[in-house]
Amino acid sequence: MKIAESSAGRRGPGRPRAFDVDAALDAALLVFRERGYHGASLAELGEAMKLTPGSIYKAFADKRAVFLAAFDRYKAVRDGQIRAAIAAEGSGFAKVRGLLRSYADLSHDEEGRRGCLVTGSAVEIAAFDPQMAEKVAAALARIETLLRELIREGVADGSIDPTVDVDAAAAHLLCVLQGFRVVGKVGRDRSYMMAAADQALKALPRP
Amino acid sequence: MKIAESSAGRRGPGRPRAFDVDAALDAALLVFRERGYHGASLAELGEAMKLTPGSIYKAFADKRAVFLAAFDRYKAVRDGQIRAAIAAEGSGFAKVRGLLRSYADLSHDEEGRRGCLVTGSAVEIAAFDPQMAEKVAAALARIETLLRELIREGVADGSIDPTVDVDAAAAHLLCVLQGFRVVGKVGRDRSYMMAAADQALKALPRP
DNA sequence: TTGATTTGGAAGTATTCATTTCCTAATTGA
DNA sequence: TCAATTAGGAAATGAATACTTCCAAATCAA
Repeated sequence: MKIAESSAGRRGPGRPRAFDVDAALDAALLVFRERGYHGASLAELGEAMKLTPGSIYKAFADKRAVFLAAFDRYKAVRDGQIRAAIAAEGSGFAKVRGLLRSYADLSHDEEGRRGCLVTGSAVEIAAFDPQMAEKVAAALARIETLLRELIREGVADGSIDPTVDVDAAAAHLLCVLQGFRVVGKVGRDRSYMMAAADQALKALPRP
Repeated sequence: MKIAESSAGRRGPGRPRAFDVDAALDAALLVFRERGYHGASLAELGEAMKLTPGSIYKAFADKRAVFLAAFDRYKAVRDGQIRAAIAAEGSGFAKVRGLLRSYADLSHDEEGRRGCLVTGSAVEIAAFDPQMAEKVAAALARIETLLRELIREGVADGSIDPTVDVDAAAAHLLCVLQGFRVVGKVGRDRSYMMAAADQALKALPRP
């Protein structure tokens, strides 16, 4: 029924919530990322969130609502990380490179094994939950749009050759990013992922 | 306990098995690919395999054993498909291209939405099932090794520039293939996947 | 035939899981 | 201070799930 607004203090009567919703969602996120939606039991979620099942159901309608909130939270956090990864870069090409390398850096060793909630959702639940499928599609489309923008920026600033097929290049790089998350789940080290990232960049024509 | 040898007629007393194990595994495969390991219930599996739970447990130790057998079957079938995809091609480069395009062709529309058992297993269960993790790692390593061989073949026959970093190129292309399977789960059409495949090939230096 | 063995499958079991109930505690508004 | 309201959490619940049992049917070896 209710959705637990993120961190905003709400007015009204009643005992105030004693836990931070975003912190709880961060804990739930780890469980969902590692075990998947079906693999994460409410008991495990409760243990990670330091909440009893009863309390979870006070804040969320059901397990699916916890997942959806965690998904939104994940997207918000990742958005900030992605922005930060490309903010310091100068040219369009450098921004694409920064984005690829930041994904590569997330996809190795321990953090890589934790996996990505977008990738996991695409594989595990998009097929039989239309609402989740739309959310996943939107998340992927967002990354792809960003890639297209950065490539166009590179064409404009002369760091990428104008003969580039922008749509095809963005599609390719989106697949590379998602592939990182899959391969990283099984265990690759940093140098492997970085080499793959730099190799992927070679598909972009330089002037 | 027992593992149900694939299709080979076994000797010995007792009522003979009335169903084809491989056909049953093919049916189970579809369920596992679409819904994942945890998302597939034994009831659904039984319905797809046209077997009662009791009969399934005569042939397989438990649900996990069904999954492992389905995984092996999937790998065997895919191996043949992959061989076929590159057999007709002449040069090393053409074989790499054929492999990429065959994956692209599996990853769009209806078949794309069915997903890949290797990709799904990597994301969903490799993290908490060491034996499955090893199987998935082996499956990925097999593809990566094939990619390396085809790239070296391309260098030898002059279809790929010898300056190529074979390991990095194989790593990149492995990520692209896995990315196809993720992106294809959410729904892409054939032309999208083919454009991404051809774009990925541009990372390989041509003489 | 007969006994041993195995399959097929209907019906059952034990367990796990998501979800609810119910009581206490903490807060707001009057 | 006192209703009204909401949160926290222990315990209960109902459903779903993986797995078993049991018996009839089919085969092999003698």
